[in-house]
Formats: sequence, C-alpha cells, structure tokens
Amino acid sequence: MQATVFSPHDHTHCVSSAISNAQSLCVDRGVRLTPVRQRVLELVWRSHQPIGAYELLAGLVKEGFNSAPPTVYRALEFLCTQGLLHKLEGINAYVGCCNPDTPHQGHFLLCKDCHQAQELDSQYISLAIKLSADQHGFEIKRHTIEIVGICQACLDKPKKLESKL
Amino acid sequence: MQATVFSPHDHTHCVSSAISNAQSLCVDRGVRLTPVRQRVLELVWRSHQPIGAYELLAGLVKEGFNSAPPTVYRALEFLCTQGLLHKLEGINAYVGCCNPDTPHQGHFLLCKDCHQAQELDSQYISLAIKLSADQHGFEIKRHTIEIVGICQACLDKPKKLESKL
DNA sequence: CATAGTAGGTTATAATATAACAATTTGTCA
DNA sequence: TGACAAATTGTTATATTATAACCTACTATG
Repeated sequence: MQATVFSPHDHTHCVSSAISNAQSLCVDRGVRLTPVRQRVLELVWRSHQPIGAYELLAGLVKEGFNSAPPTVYRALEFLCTQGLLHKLEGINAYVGCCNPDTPHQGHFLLCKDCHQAQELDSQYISLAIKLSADQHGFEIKRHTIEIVGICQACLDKPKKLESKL
Repeated sequence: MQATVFSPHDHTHCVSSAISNAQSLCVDRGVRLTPVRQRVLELVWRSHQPIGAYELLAGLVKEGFNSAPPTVYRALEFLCTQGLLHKLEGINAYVGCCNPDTPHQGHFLLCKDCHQAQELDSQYISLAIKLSADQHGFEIKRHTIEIVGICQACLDKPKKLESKL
C-alpha cells in the first residue's frame, strides 16, 4: 500500500521538500520563484487540505503582503502553469503537486469527510481517457479528474453521527 | 462511428425529445417539472454549447420569469439532481444529459474551439476510476471527468489563423 | 377547506475571479 | 554604468458565480 495524504505522515517534511524542489525546478527553467509565489506555495503545502484563493490571500496579508486579489491569483496562475500546484475545479481550491518535474494533469480523490485530496497517478485512467478521445478523433489539451467520496481512514473511523441516531 | 454533438444534426429534434423524455421521467418519479424548470431545461438543450446560469437567467427574463438568481439556481439544482442536466465544473456551465433514465456521472469532451460538449459513456474510464479508488480503499460518491481539447470537426477545419501568419 | 409540504418571489450579500493601468524591479547589453 | 525592455507587483474597480434568509403562493391530500 502506498503512502497517502489520508495516512499520518511528517507534513513539515512535505512542505520543506516541496519548496526546495520548487526552487531548483524554477532555477532549471529560468523562471522566478519570487517571495509572494514561494509564500503561496508554502501556504498551500502547509494546509492539510485543498485551500481557496481568498484563504491564501488572508495568509499573505498576515505577513505583510499586498491584500488585493490579483496578488494571490497571479501567484496561483504562475504556480499552476509551472505544474507546482493543481486546481480542483469542483471546489475552487488548490493543492500542491507531488511530482512537478513531470508535467501532467492531476487525478484526485477528494474526501467529503476529512476534506483531504489524494493525487493519483493512474496509467489506467490516463489510458482510458486517451482511448475515448481517440475514438472521437479528439485531441486532448488537458483534463480534470476529480473523484469525490470517503477515504479509507474516514470509513474506518467510528461513525459518530449514526451512533447518536 | 457514433453520432456526436460535434457533427451536424437536427438539433430541434434533440430539444423536443429531451423535453418529452424529461416530462415522462418526472411523472414516473413523482416530481414536478414546473414551467420554470422546463424552460431552463429547454434553454440548456436549445443552446448548442454548455450555458452558464446567468445566461439562462437572461433567457428566462425575456419570457417574463422572475429575474433573481435563485430562480435559475433552484431550477438548475432540481434538473441536476434529477440527472436531466450535468454541470461542467471547469467552466461553470450546464449541458443536457443524453441518458437521464440511468443515473450516472457525466464524462465530457469539451472543444476549446467550437465550445461544444460531447458526453461520453466509457466503461473503460468508469472502470479505471473504480480500480484506482478501490486500491486506496476509497468509496466513490461522484466524480467529475472533463477533457478539454479540440474536436475532430475543428481539427479538420482550415486553420484560419495559421494561414494568415 | 384546513393544512402540510413544495415551490417560487424578493432582497441582500457572499464567494470567486479578472480588467486595466500605474509603479517598480530585474536582466541585459551597448 | 546607465538606458532600455520585459517581467513583476501595486492599486482600484468591477465582473462573474452562487447562496442565505425570509416571506408568499401554490398543490395535493384527507
């Protein structure tokens, strides 16, 4: 069983390694991970859940950054373009990408209970989508795959609400 | 090759059969396809593209319906719940469902050029998603599959912009 | 015809996102 | 270095999407 965000783990390590990975990736690509961009990336990674633009903006403001929406949306656009973040369209929220070195579209499991997002890397899903598109002569540019449900950890938890009924 | 929305077809027929199908479906289920709900369904089907809530609202207003947003959002919620429409999360727009009798989640091809949406019914995609979720012990409630790119008809068109360069 | 449940009307506002233009910083190269 | 172009950020305003809350009207049923 592979490690997942749904399992306990050293999240501080996740954040710091994501940042240092992003730094070297930006150097390699000749793009600039400016303070506000890096801070947004840290805030997303630090969150244990997908996080929205205005919540990120509130975090920036606490640290003296500009408080206008374009500040955070520009940083998010940069980070998504570089593949450092993925946007979850269904909930208008952002999550860190686990493997930004290899450009790819994210596939996600979203838990309705703990609200965590697990990025998948399923060859089966990618292949099935490719097949369907090919059958229609359709040329894929990008895709959004968001699977909403209950993660294993939450399924295993005692069901508080039901026990009260 | 199956018929697709990307191909020419008698769209008037699409609309009327979608409406009559919806009417009998609602009768069967004991739910009410009220005038505003039916009108929203017609407006979505009549559009040759996915259509947004406020554009639908403008259509309702022209015909004397109430002009406040809850009017259209309530109708959309009803229609989506009944499986008569699907919402495209990536573009905040709605499309008619081709097969509302069988409850299902839509899979879509969205053309960036002509902006049409083709609903897929791919067992491969469904199976691949099921497999991935099972591997993580994840219980699926619903999912969003939106594939953005260029449809065959648009690929075949002469490329106007490129010929000007 | 009383009444409970469903649907719609109305007002207000929340949440998400972008346009447009000015100011500043950065990289580069004569 | 200093001048310039490009990239980034600041700032103001507004567009777009969606929901809360409360009230009124309609519908089905006994």
